Amino acid sequence: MTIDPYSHTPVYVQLADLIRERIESGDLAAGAPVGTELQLSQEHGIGRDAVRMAISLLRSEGLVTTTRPMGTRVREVPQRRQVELRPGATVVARMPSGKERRTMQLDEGVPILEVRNPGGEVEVLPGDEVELTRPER
Amino acid sequence: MTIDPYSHTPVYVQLADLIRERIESGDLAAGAPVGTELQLSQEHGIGRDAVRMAISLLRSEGLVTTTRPMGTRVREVPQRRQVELRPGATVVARMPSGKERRTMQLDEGVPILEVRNPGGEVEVLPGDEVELTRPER
DNA sequence: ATGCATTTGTCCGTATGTATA
DNA sequence: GTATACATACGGACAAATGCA
Repeated sequence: MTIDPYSHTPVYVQLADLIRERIESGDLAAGAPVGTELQLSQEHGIGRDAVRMAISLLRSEGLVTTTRPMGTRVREVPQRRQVELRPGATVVARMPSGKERRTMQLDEGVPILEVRNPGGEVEVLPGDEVELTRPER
Repeated sequence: MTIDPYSHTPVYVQLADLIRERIESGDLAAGAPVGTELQLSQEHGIGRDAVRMAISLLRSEGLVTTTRPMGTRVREVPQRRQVELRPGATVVARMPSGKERRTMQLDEGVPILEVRNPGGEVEVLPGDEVELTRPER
């Protein structure tokens, strides 16, 4: 698979698709480096901006994290703990605001679960750490 | 409020914060343009890179959408419909893959709710359109 | 139906700062 | 301490997509 600069899909989306596929297929395991910006730029014959936007997109999907100076690696997804949904509760999923992300120390690309319990109490849960359950009975 | 290039918080984060506040306060209503890259660049005396990064950040939070050549507008959030969680079901929230996002026609920054019903059937729901409920009884 | 104007997409160059192996 | 690699930020240039006259 190679990147087609003449395609109607943006180059950075194509690169993100390539890397995402390698991650989801297991070719790139958790913790594995996806390559430096320079490497990716040269390997695929595309510009710096495109590489950075591709990486940024994957970060926003929660697939990779970038640290200095180790570069970008496949993100290790934490174990999910089970959270039981109480009767009468409602849940919405959304992305955190910038402030929320910083105060909750969430990686980019991690959604939030907002659980509204009867009585009005609201729980805000990191979406990558929990699995909601409605028990059998 | 104005942008301080000497602050320790990056210029693009400051701009994103400014725009986010205008959206959340209702100053910028759904569908309203947030301004072109050039406008924002000139108004705040910052580079186009910083503007693009700010917009990109807001996109990843699901607050705005960008199309060419209409620019970036405040995203219209759909009405949420209620979805009842069946007994024995479990739910996880995650970001969609690029392919999922495109086939489900989701905007950037919209999480997915993956409902696993007893029996193994899996439902994939757009996170901005549903509110999960566990009924009182 | 053709073309123009607008706006983002993409490329490139440069520079400084910062975290960490 | 040094080298590495990204983060931030500025600048310029051309390409491509789309709404509209």
